Amino acid sequence: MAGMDEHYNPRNVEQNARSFWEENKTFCVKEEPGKPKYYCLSMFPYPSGKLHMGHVRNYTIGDVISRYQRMQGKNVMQPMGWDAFGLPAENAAIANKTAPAKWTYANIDYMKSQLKLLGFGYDWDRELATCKPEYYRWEQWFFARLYEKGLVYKKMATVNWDPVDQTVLANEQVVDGRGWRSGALVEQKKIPQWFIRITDYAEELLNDLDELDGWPEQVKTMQRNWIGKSVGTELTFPLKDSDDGLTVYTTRPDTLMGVSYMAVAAEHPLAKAAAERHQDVAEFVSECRNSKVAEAEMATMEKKGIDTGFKAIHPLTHEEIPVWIANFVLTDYGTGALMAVPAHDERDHEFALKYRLPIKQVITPADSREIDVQEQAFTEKGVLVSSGKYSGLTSEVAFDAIADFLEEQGIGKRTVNYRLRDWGVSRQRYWGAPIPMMTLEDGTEMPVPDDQLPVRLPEDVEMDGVKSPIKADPEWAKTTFEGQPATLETDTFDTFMESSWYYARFCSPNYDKGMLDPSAANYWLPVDQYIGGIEHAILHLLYARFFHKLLRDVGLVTSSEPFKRLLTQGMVLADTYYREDGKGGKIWISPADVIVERDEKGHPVRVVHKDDGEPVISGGVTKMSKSKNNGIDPQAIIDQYGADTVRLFMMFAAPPEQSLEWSDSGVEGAHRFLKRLWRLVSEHTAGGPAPTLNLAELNDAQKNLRRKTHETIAKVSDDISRRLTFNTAIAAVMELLTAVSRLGGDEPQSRAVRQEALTTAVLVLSPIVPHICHSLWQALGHEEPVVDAKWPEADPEAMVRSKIQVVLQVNGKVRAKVEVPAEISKGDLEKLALENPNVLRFTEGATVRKVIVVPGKLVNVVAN
RNA sequence: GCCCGGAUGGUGAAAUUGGUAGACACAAGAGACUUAAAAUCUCUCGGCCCUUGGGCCGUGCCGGUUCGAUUCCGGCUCCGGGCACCA
Repeated sequence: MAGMDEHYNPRNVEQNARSFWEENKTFCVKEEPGKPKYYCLSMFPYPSGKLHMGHVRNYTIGDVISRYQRMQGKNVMQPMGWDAFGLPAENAAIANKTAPAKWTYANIDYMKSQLKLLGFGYDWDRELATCKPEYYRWEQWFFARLYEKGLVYKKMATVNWDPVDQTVLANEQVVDGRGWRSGALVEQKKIPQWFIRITDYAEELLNDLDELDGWPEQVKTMQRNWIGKSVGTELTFPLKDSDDGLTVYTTRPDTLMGVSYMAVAAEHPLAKAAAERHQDVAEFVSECRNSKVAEAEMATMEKKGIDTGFKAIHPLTHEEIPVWIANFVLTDYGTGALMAVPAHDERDHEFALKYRLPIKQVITPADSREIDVQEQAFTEKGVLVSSGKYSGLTSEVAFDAIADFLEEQGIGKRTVNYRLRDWGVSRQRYWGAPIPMMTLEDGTEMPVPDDQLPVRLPEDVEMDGVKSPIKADPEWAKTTFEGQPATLETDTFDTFMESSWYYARFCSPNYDKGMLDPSAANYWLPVDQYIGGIEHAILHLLYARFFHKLLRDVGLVTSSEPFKRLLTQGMVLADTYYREDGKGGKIWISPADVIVERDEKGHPVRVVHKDDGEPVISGGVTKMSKSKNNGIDPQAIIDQYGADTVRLFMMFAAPPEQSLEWSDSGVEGAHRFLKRLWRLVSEHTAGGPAPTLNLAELNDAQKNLRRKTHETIAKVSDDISRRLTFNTAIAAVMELLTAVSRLGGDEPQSRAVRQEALTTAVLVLSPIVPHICHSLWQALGHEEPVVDAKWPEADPEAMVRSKIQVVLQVNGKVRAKVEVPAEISKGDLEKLALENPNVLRFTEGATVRKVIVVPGKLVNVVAN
């Protein structure tokens, strides 16, 4: 190369690398049977306007993994697209007097340019946006298949209703119980909506978690809890003076003898029957209906109830048991009714105390603890008492004995319940994929036939913020079926629908003969590494797992799980600063606008505003957000330091799963490191091509650098591939560079080992800071681009040490450190330790009881 | 309330299988270069005590196991996240 610039100029360097990748279509891939594939996917962004630091972190992690795998010789696919439907576009459209589509496409253009500036190795030929009909038409097609399979149904479900605007509100449009535009008190209203039977897959979704070894335990636990499987018994209590019975679900049939009342939900048929008979019951029932507001309120709500007057008959004792209506009983869990055992359930206990219902102990602790169930419910399992022939059995044994008895009597059966609800996919919004259903004149509902898909969403619309344009325009819904008029559904899909299968569409993004090209899908899937925020641990990841199983059952894919390995990256945090506005409020000040003053020990003493020098208050470190005004715009940092500096800082400041604190001086530190790397290579290459390495000629200092080089390869390889701790990988390269600058001299072999060290540093850093490495690699005399270079392998020979350091301890405390030959025997090592003067100092006058020798590490002399 | 994480110097962190606590960086201090500044380079940097060298203490708190514990076990405190009347 014809001499490199003396100074690191990120702007030129990055422009140069970007053009090279673009011109050579470096990251465009196709299926290559026989070559190992690697599908690396980062969660695609919502095109909100511009990238934030969370995106930058997410995509840098993905890019580092992708580029590393590419250097391992894999056929790496790393796609990118846009989760383009959603409410913010509607809000922005109203605010800016534009159309959601126009706003969305403009954002996509800008954010795409930002992603390109950051140098991510995406196959842009695979780019997709979920708001395009070429995408959502297949979602509509798929919905029709699910409908045919009986996995789709319609039922009444509650929505937030703004009585002034006469519109449905999304949860985020409800502010303090009022509509965001009208300010009217929001009502709950029931309207018909479409559901997908995810509960049919609850068991498989739960069981398959066990096979996801590459997923964080935390995420799997969250999904298990969300699915919420419980095993119990459904049993029917006969009702006095009636042929009907009251069916309840319990997970504790062992407490059957402790039942002292029954409780039903306000919407239970029995509650309705009682309401017809008694005025006060009717009032209570309607009160319950109205009080069903915000969920947060539900949690703290006082337990209330009323006696229906009905009596149930206990199946074992035949005693009469009162039936109550209680506001804590959920209509749609179990049977909407429960048997209350106040001695052994906390809610039942609280309710029993309030209404003076009997509390009857039937379980006693297996150990000798003293308990008083009148004071507090005992909810653990134990041994049965006061339970007739079941007394003395453990809860576990009694569970089966009682369940068997109920089954024999024909009044009960073992039942599994899930907390998971079916997935309501209807949204009464405009900016989403139209639900492909239609109603014929005779009232028949059916999916829109495949040859009439896609059901297109008009893009050129005006938003008034009240009514969805496709609901406002009576013409839009008009269609025909076999010559007859028909009406289209005007609700749109939940946007989780689009994000549930985009990973699969990336395998054949432009395929127009089907939802997926099976050969491409089955080549690339499952995704080898998925990277995204923990906030998607439950919904998105559960829906995507569900969709993958649906895709499998429709015959489009052969695997059962979409994501082999999952990495959930931590949040990006920053300092917050504020001033009080004198009215009890806070004015948040951007961290970019303050100066931190420190004392001579480096402790921060005072923070002042850049403009007026007056003090501001430190508000702690929190997630970057608009409300705290502590967001740092990635663009500003890229402009100032270049993309490589941002990428390096992001990867160095913390391991990926941990939260990362933004630090301006940390960014400068990262930039300094790159400048140092540039200078070292520049100084080295100024001396012309390096001579060939001749191992036989190396002196100790040269051998040491060479050892450091190979130790670094081993460490970095393990850190990037197995541990995903990029911070320690970078630290190891920093050490290597320090070693390079310590080895002075222009002797041929010094230059040769330095060449090897710098070559290694550039190679292993190239996934993290690809632009600068692209230039440095050429400067070091290589023809092929570093992006296509092979990942280096550590030479075990180079790592052999002739001398090692061993720690000498007395009673576990370090007393000396000695250099010994690497091949020293255990016996010699022990002898050496016992003769060491400082060891002798501490063993003098004591008897040596034991000597523990850990070869290559330490000797511990136990003496007293 | 339940479930899951976490707590290590002034700061971000490291210590991978129970074996040298604090790698690497940031901040700070001292020095070199410079007319000066910036940049760069070198050194110091957990606390305390005697000062060639070494000693004592130290990984949120209390206890345990072990020759040896940041790491394992029991109990507690605080912080973060998730779920929340699920029978």
